[in-house]
Amino acid sequence: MKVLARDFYDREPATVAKDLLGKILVRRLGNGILSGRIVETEAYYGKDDPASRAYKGRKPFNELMFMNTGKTFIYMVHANWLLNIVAHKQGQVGGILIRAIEPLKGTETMLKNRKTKDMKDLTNGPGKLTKALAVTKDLNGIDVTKRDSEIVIVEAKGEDFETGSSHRIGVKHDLPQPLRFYIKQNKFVSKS
DNA sequence: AGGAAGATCTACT
DNA sequence: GTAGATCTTCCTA
Repeated sequence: MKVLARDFYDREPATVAKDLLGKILVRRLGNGILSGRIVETEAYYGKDDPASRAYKGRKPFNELMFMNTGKTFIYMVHANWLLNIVAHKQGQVGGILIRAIEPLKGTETMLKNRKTKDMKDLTNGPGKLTKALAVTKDLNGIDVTKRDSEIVIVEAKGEDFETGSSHRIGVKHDLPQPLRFYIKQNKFVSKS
C-alpha cells in the first residue's frame, strides 16, 4: 500500500483531480479503518475561479489553499462538511474537492454514521461521504501524504476504467472548462 | 446582525 | 424527477 507523495499534488488542480480518480481514500479511526475508492472529484482554483473559496484573496480560513499541498482543506456549506485536498503548482492556489467515493472497508461503520441501510446512498455526495467517514473540521489541515495521518490517500491497484468530465455541480459561477471528473458507470458518482 | 455557501432530505407532481 | 425548506459556519457590515 503506497501513499501518494507530495509531488503528486504539486501539479495543475485539474490534472490532480483526474489522477485522483480510482485512488483509495483511507480514514484512520481510533478503533479501525474506513476506506473507499475515489470516483468523483472537482478542481478549484484561486482568484480566477469565482466558485473557489480562495476567490476573494487570502483569508484566515482559506489560507490552507495557498500553502502546502497534500493537506486537507475542510469547510462547511449548507450544513455539510466538504473534503478538499490542497493541490496546485508552486506559487499558485487550488484544491480538489472529493465529491464521491465507493465504500470499501468499514462499510458497517459508515452505514451507522449515515443512519441508512442503502449502500448506494452511503457516499455518493460530498456531504454524505464526510458524514460516513466521520470527517469534520477537526481534521482540517492534516497531511494526507503521511502514512500515519488520520486521512491518507494511497495508490490503487491498476484497475482500468473510463473517466468522464463535466462542468462542476452546484456552483453559481462556473468556469467555461469542465472541472469535474468521474469514473464512468460507477454507481456511486453523485448523479445530478 | 445578516446573508451566502462546492448540499441534502423530504414531499410532492 | 423536480421543488422547496432547512441544515451550520464564517465572512462582511
